[in-house]
Amino acid sequence: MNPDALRGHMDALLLSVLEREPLHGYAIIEALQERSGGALNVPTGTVYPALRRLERIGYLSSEWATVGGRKRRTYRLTDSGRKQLEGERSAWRQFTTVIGGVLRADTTGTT
Amino acid sequence: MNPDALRGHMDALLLSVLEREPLHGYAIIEALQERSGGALNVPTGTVYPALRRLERIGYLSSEWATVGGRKRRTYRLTDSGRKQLEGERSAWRQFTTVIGGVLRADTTGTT
DNA sequence: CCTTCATACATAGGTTGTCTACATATAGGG
DNA sequence: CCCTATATGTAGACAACCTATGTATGAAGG
Repeated sequence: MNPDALRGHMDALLLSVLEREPLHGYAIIEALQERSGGALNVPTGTVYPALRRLERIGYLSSEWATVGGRKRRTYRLTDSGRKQLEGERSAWRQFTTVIGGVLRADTTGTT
Repeated sequence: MNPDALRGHMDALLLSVLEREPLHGYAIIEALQERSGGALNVPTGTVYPALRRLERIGYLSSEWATVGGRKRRTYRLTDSGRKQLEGERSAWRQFTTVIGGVLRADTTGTT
């Protein structure tokens, strides 16, 4: 998966995996792998800064927890983030429609 | 349309509009607008450098023409570019499948 | 004539998100 | 003791897209 292709869609992915339940960064990376059938291997250097950014914007909130001697920062969707996720989904649909339409370009039979 | 979303898909768009016939930069911009129903307004500062990049890579070739006193640089797909377009299309399908799958995440009824 | 708009190309510099590489730390198995 | 899995994080590189600006021609209108 070309890294550049992810540009601008990372937020939607992160918000989406957090929709059902709060998760910590490492678990988010695993969730993305699983849900994508292994296609999405997002490095920590991408995920952690992105999560912080989303929290700063107000789409996520976080709190520390210690599980089995290891510290985790667990992120959860805020109301604002849940609303944003809706927006991301509709933006995604529009995006795929527009780009897909240009790429298909079946305009063979113009006349 | 969020600019970042286009990242990594610009090449596919450009190659795609050049599939049927050679076009010059200005006409390419107009073609993208038309084919996207006005959704895609790609600035010249994006298109011209991108076309040069694609030519440098070998996906496009260009030649100058003068039409009505105005100079045009007309780009056409090379064989390599045509092959690349196929690759871009299949990459696009894979991309939408993967991201779309994660975004949907209808995994409401587990178990 | 002169202004304005559409056509047509081009680049310098800024922005920003993703990646690579590295650093740190604990738990558990061999 | 070492290695792996778990877990978080940052610094700096990179690349693509955008903004802003510059040039030049032709046609239309006043």
